[in-house]
Amino acid sequence: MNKYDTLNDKQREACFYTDGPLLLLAGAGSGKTRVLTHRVAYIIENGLAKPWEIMAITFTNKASKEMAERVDALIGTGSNVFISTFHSACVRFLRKDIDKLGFTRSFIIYDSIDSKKLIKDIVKRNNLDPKLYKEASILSEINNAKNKLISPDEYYRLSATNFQKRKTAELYQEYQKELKKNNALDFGDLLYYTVELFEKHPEVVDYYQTKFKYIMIDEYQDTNMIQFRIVNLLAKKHQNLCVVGDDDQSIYKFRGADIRNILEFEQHYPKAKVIKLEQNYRSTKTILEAANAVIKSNFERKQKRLWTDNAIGEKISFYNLGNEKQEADVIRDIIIQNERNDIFTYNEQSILYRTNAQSRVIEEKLFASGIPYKIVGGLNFYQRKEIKDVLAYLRIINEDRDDISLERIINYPTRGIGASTVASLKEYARENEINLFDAVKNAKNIDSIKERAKNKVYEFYKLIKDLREKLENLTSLGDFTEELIEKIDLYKDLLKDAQKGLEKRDNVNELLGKLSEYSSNDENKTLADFLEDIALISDIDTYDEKSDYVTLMTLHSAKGLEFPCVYMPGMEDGLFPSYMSINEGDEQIEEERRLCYVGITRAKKKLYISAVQSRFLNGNINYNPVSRFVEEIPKNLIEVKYTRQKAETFTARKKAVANKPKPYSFANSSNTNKEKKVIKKQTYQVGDFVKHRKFGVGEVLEVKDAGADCEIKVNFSAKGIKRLMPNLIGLEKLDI
DNA sequence: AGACTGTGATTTTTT
DNA sequence: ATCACAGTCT
Repeated sequence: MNKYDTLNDKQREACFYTDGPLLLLAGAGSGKTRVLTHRVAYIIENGLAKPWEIMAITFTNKASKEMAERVDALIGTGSNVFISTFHSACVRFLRKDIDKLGFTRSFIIYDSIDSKKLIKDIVKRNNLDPKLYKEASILSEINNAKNKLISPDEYYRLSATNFQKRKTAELYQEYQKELKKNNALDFGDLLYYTVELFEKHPEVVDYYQTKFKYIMIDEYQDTNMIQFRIVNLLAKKHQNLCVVGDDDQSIYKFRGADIRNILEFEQHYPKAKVIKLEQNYRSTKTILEAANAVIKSNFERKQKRLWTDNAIGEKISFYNLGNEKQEADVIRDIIIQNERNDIFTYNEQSILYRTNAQSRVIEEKLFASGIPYKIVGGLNFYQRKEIKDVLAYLRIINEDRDDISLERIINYPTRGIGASTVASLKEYARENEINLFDAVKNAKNIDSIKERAKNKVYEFYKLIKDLREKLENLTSLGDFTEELIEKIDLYKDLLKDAQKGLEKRDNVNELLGKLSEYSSNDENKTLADFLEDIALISDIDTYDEKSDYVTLMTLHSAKGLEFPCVYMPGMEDGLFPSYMSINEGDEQIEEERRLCYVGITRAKKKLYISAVQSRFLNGNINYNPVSRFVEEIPKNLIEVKYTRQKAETFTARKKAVANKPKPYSFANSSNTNKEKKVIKKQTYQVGDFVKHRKFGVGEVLEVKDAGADCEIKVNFSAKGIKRLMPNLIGLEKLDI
């Protein structure tokens, strides 16, 4: 028995087909990662290629890491297979040869926040109306252009007819010029310049074409045009290109993903072998059937039908509730029930929603009940202001051409370098075509800056210089940054914010921890390495399935993951599918439907879906019908657990909401209810002491009697003031 | 410089 | 509802 025997026939066929292009249509949960890793192992073991002659592209850094681990596990040692995301791969190509394009190999990477700042600056500088030229839309326009390999000059040529387009073209030109001056690349540039490098320098692309005998691309349905181009260039010589994907899971069109890449693969590679993996190993029959039923309504797709040998499993539970708070209550209660009754641990349960905004209410409820949870997404850790500020210092210390970072910190925390001084510095830099840091260095020569300010600028310059020297003598990045933070007295500034100050400080501390860990893991890693590593990190990369918490994330982030138990709240037309897509026609709706398909197929054993009658969103109340996607699931697969009173008229509904929908209650459902009742007898008074399993001991400050769910406010000595629902969390009352 | 206030924009998903 | 930003006041 060898490792390949554990694969099914189709999987094995894909694994052993190593001669020429291969399109692997792998449905959700069909074991595509298994196939990919085994295929790599097979190629190596049979001497078809050395590990470093194989390139595998995954969608996230996390997937890369996982794949590398699994390959290593299969063939023994550290295998040196080139596994990375598109963006990281491009960074590696460019670090080696970007000097051929006029950049320095130590280029830095701008994230979208940096990019937007730069664009905003350029718009302002050109006296354009910021309302007409919003940085976000300009950036997305530029990114779209880059994804289509349209250069600034070409964009300019194409823009002749339209004044605003022409201005945008000029902004694009200036933006690229500015990036170059900063020795910086944005996300789009990483791909764009890679193509440019490959096309202008045949010897470079030839090197990689020869080197990579086998290329595998995961999540191929979400590649865009420029990625397609890179893949083609790399695979040209050996043609051993294996792409894996599922057209039904293409959900990144808004980012330029082109579903035609997978639908038309056979046209691009006429000799391509096509293998379909249709056996699902992940979900119950019920869940899979529901997913199939939903996706069936899409027209533009490859014909296939997933099946499974797994058990029928439980029905999908559907809750139709009054409002989003009740929805969050229900989800919280089920999570607790599942955990207490040893059905699912916390980390086996995940809440997947359409929009990040939905996480808020649910988070509040989970928090109040002391359920451990983690939210993936929203804003990335490294994009938080306080983190970006510290990073800006590190970036300037690392590379002083980084104007955007310099502007971030030149007067933060405030040090008497006011707006007019900064303006003078910037103007001087522009006139002399130098970087802002050089202007800082030469501040004494700038007449428009007052003497007092000049001194301040000099002090700042010296601060950076001192820190840079210090860095050379210090081994640990963590220690260094700690000293940096002390020197600029950052915490003092953070703690000025009464509400979020502590949280911000904690975040900065977390960053310090990451830095220490980073340099202690590998002493040779430099600050530059760290900055590069974090530049391409996404939130999902830090998701850790080992710790025991409930995970909350968007459906997009959930791609590639699986959970025994999945909750999909907010199944309402207008939210999911979003009203944006409803108005924009079938193509958009089909994309939303695929997203729904992705969500359903994340679940292994149990799926809970819910919709609400009225949802408070973006400042007003929305009344939406139950999502069409729910209607597409055959009724026999769904168990309606709770439903509102029969359908009301619109005005009646409005009235009902005005009178506040009564809180939900499951009169006869669960055994937690019994438990609840027992606990409910416990009453609390101001001044009582209580013990919480996570927060420790605290004093009750306030008791709010909200009917069945009494809510108390507790001051925990260790964790500060929290609001809790004592009936749900098994709070222990202490006799003191 | 920093705190405070009002206004207007945002509101789908993100490597 | 929430946030960012500009303008105003101390």
